[in-house]
Amino acid sequence: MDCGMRLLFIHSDHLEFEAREKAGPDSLAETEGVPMEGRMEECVTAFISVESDDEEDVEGVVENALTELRDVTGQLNTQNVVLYPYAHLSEDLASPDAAKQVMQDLETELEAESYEVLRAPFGWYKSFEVSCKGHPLSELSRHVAHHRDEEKDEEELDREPSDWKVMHPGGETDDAVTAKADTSEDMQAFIEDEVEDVVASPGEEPPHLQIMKEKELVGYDDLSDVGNLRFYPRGKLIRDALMDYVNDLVVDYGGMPVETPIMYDLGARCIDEHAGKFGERQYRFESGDRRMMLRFAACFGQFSIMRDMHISENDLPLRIYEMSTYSFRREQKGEVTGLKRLRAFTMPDMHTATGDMDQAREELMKQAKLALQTSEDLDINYEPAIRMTREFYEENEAWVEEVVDELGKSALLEIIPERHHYWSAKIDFAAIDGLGRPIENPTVQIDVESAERFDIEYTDGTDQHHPPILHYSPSGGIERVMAALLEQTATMDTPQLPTWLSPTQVRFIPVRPDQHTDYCDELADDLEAADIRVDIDDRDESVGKRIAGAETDWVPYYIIVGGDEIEGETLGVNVRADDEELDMTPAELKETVREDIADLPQQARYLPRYVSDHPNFTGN
RNA sequence: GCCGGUGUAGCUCAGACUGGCUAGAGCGAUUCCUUCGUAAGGAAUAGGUCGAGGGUUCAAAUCCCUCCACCGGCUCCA
Repeated sequence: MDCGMRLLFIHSDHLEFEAREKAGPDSLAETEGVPMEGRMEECVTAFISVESDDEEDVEGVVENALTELRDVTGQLNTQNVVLYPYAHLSEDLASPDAAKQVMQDLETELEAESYEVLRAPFGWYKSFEVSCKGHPLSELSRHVAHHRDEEKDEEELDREPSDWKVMHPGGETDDAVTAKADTSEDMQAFIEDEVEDVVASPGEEPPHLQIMKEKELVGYDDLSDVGNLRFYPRGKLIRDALMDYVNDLVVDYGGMPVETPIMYDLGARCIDEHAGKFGERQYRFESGDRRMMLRFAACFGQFSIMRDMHISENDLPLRIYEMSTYSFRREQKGEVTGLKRLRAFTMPDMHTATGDMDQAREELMKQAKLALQTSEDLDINYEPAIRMTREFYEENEAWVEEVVDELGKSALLEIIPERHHYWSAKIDFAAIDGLGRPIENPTVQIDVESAERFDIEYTDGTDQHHPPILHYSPSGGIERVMAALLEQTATMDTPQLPTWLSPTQVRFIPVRPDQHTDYCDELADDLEAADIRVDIDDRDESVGKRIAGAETDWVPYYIIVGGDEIEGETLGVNVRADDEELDMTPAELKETVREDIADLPQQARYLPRYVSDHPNFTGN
């Protein structure tokens, strides 16, 4: 959000004002210590509004405003300043008392620095005349946040750097940079990015951006906000298949699906406090006279369910799950890219209430292993990072070793000197994109604060307890999974998606559409009965051109069908994955495709059976 | 959010520095011809508020200002 004191500077030949009548109750208007009229020559006039959030730190905002004033007067080479309260600059005014205080403090401070100051009274309708010099710097506006810069620096300095290690299965542990050479290529890239602050392939655009456009998967929409995407049928199919996959996985594990609201009332203390931890990265809006926010994950709704439940010890671990379409994070504009970083995205989100830290650790381990299962099913390599406070690490070192053993691969350890988030330990998994940069996907964390904040309790029959709660996303955001999948294709000799995610799984190309399409239809009917997505390229184009089309559409299996096939027993099946043509009977083809899909979810086709009926969504 | 780059036909791009004929090309689309056996057959036609708004000028896609979007870097990623 765009908050904080607003300043409009006018470099003036002169400024003159006169108070006319009080702009509110008597108590509001300033009458002492300020002139009711005044004039100053050759000055900088500062029109000022103090914003409501400045009240949190009046001294801070005064200090920062002074910095701006020194800067501006320095540039304009003048020591004459008019301080002019100007409420109309504001979006959300501070209380009059706070505003008056700020104005008075500014005057005092400036005078102490031997400025000539003229201050106009607060709380009056005033007539004024200003003569702007009109040179390029004569009109300047500034926003001032209430956090003091030094304070911010101090806070950051206070945060001692993390300690980075790599732990191998078996428990061997080294400093991360030292261990780098002995790790996989992806882990090396991960360490360089996380620990050494190296930007991989600087200046390059991640390959998935082009692919998502070229393949008519996903696009931008000018009519929405930045980072809110639209999905064309092919992209929508991939997205839906991934969501089904994750839903099945989590429900099978024991997550109980729910659906909760996407907006929450900031008037509720628990919401306001929790939301406050995310600073300005929220969509906020007013609905009637309530201040609302859009959720950034499913935490609020699920915590709210848990709060209202009567949870018995026997219900634990209690796992509540939701595919949060959508979650919203108002990321800074410059941070939003493609499918990797969005303002509206879909996150599978499960919260698990556990009985105690022992059970929390046990669950964390299981859920982390389940996340690695997605790595296998989706064919995306993930590198794990275990992040925890020093305290947690020292108390649980043996357990951390056990986790790394269970995961069966080396993990990056981040040891954080002090807890400054709601979690004390978390594991996340990063895919490495085509440029060598991490995409953080699955994550599971132990939350040690929220149960108390949201008043979540379970009973052991006699006593009430606050459960440690795990936050879990088994796959990470669906869009990020798509990003990782597409990035992966960019490194392949024959770029392709897994069969179960291919919008078209089998394509028939009739040599002469007018003569051979009927037979293709028969073949297609048969495959469709086995839930395979088939289409027929019946366009009146050369065979060569339609083959090219099947290749650029990344169709895993395509078959030219002419007289030979109609008369013969077998089909010449082009298998893109192996880059070869195999003779198969229709039954063998069906079996081969079904084997690829195995028990992964399968949607029906989203585009018409005949390629001649496929509309162009983006013009490619 | 800050700094830099980019924005021209549905898509990919030329033209911009140095203002000046009717803003071009390839792909795609439409129509016609071709009836084709493993990566793009031929021809014709249509298609443009040159990102939006303002300004300078006799004249602006081209120069200036503001805004928007995309890309990169910073920051950020609970």
